[in-house]
Amino acid sequence: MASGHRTGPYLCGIDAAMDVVGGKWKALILWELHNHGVRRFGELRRGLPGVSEKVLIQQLRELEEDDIVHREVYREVPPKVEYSLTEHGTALNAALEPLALWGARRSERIGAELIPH
Amino acid sequence: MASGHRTGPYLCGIDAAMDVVGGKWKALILWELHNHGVRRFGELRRGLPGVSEKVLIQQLRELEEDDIVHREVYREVPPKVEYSLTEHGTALNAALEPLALWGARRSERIGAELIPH
DNA sequence: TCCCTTGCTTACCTCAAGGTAGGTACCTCA
DNA sequence: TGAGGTACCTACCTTGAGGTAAGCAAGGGA
Repeated sequence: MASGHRTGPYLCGIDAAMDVVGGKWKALILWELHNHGVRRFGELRRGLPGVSEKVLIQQLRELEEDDIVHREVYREVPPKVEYSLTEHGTALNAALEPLALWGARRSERIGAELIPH
Repeated sequence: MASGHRTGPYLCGIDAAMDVVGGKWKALILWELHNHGVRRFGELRRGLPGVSEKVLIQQLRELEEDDIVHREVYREVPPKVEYSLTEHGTALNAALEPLALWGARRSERIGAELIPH
């Protein structure tokens, strides 16, 4: 338990997908890893303005549990940890791309600010 | 204000899309409307086991504000209100389909229960 | 000797999304 | 007369996701 997941059956595929990618920063983490391939913890933190360390770690752990991201620890001092997408993570990201496109077009349509990456 | 939206710029397209479809039941509402074309309020309620009337109305209003669903009121007694997808709602739903597929495959992979529709 | 670095952990707190429970108007049917 | 159905509204409360701030290990550099 305490794995941050819903209880009970899913109502449909979107329901199940949202259970994985629904955290406030998770989709952005995927995006960041997709764009850079491999990222250290601190790099991710700096790449996601506004996220706190606690929450970032929390969501990374949950994504790791769900086999979406891979965590590679280098036993050095100071410590070095690298995060990357797994096979499933890559597939998830691909599945998110049409949604990202729709979102980008929408923010353009309504004139919302959209920070370029 | 009080329109249930984030403040500040979006970090990317997914961020913007999640702001629209991120409510607990919103994606399921879209799914339901996509599958049935047009649904009355009570039909939606019965189709989304567990949702409360208050929250369902809330999310429908927000989706209406965002031009995702259309609300048609028939001035009869007893009242009759029909909800359907707008053009943008249809596009959003199409953008969600790869994600739905991924979610369905994932719940199959991990052996999660998935209620058939 | 002290501070700096990185990648965490822990305790505590806030706030808003969501849930619960009641009420409303209006008409129909029994 | 009154129960039932529809599509809401309103006040209140709970819960948990997320935010804040502090501490820690272990070595390197000044």
